[in-house]
Amino acid sequence: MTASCKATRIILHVDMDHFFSAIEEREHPAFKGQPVVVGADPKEGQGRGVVKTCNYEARAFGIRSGMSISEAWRRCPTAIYVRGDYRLYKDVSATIMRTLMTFSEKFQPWGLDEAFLDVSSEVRDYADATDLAVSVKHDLLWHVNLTCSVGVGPNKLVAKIASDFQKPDGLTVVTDDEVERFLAPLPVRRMLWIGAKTERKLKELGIRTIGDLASCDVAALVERFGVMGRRYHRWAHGVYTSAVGHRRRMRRSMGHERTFATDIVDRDVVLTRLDGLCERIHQRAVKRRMLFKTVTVKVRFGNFQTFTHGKTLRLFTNRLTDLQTAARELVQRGLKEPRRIRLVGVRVSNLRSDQGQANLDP
DNA sequence: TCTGGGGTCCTAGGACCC
DNA sequence: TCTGGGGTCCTAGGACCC
Repeated sequence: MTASCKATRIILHVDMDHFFSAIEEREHPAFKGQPVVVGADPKEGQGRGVVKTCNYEARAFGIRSGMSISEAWRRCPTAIYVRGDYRLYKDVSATIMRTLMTFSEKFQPWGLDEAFLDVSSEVRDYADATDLAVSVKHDLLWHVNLTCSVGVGPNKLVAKIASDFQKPDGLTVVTDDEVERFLAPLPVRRMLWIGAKTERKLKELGIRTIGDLASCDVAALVERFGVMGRRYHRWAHGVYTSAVGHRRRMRRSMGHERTFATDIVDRDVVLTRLDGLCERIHQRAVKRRMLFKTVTVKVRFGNFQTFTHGKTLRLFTNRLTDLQTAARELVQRGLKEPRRIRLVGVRVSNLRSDQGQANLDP
């Protein structure tokens, strides 16, 4: 037991297994063993939405989350398709988070079904941390009757990648000494913040694995990716300093968007939908006692071309008419000539708590 | 086979002020 | 009258997360 040993952190990342479909299986025992897909209505292969989650039986048919629901239907028309009960999912999530909080004060939710725990103060070493991870899995099974996969590592990045390493119902521990060896063979896509686009750009540079990224010249990465290049390089070596924190950061924006069941040409239909989206945002703003100053609309055309237009108002406001007037004005810019419209959305940002001083700010 | 909806952060150019 | 540079805000778009 040395001083340097005490200085290192030990982080857990907990990731519920195929969360939505697992809850559906739990609620409907008859679903067990059958492919279950949570997402949009497949409409016999004509549906427009996507798969949100599916269980492992559905994955055996090649179905993945994010896939279009009609593609999923084509791969497995006999699967059980459900729209999902998000109120229930949120309730289950709350129970999960309450359970996890009992293991450490340093706790950070990451979406509905994932969380980080900094257990450095709760355990002496990785062996202890492994025992604790087993207790976490046990407690979650007891409280919500669902399985999860846990990653244990010296920081959030490594813990997150580790939790993804063995699924479902997995437990992967990566100690400080093992970090670089663990990361090196993994494809860059496994890295947090490296998505499909960045993966493609890295491939053009001959970089496929995290090990390739780690051994790459930093200057070359900076030239290609700017400040992010330096970060990618550090992360590839397993260096990630972001702390586990549940600092309740002020919300930055609030919005709604809707894809039409079929593409729309009639602008009145679009404007009516826009008004409805504004009403929902307005209700949320009033309920949360928030004022906003910037309004942004989004329009996606039938060919998926998308534009956004925004404007910052003169005053902070939470009045519905201000929102609807601004949104209508902004959206008209994109509707000069008739085109097929797939989606319309509104978002407010530049938020401030109202604290009894509405419409005062210059 | 087309591609949801809720968000956050970053970049880059232009306007404007000192 | 011309010129530079730093800082901040606004806008549009892109990439990423679950």
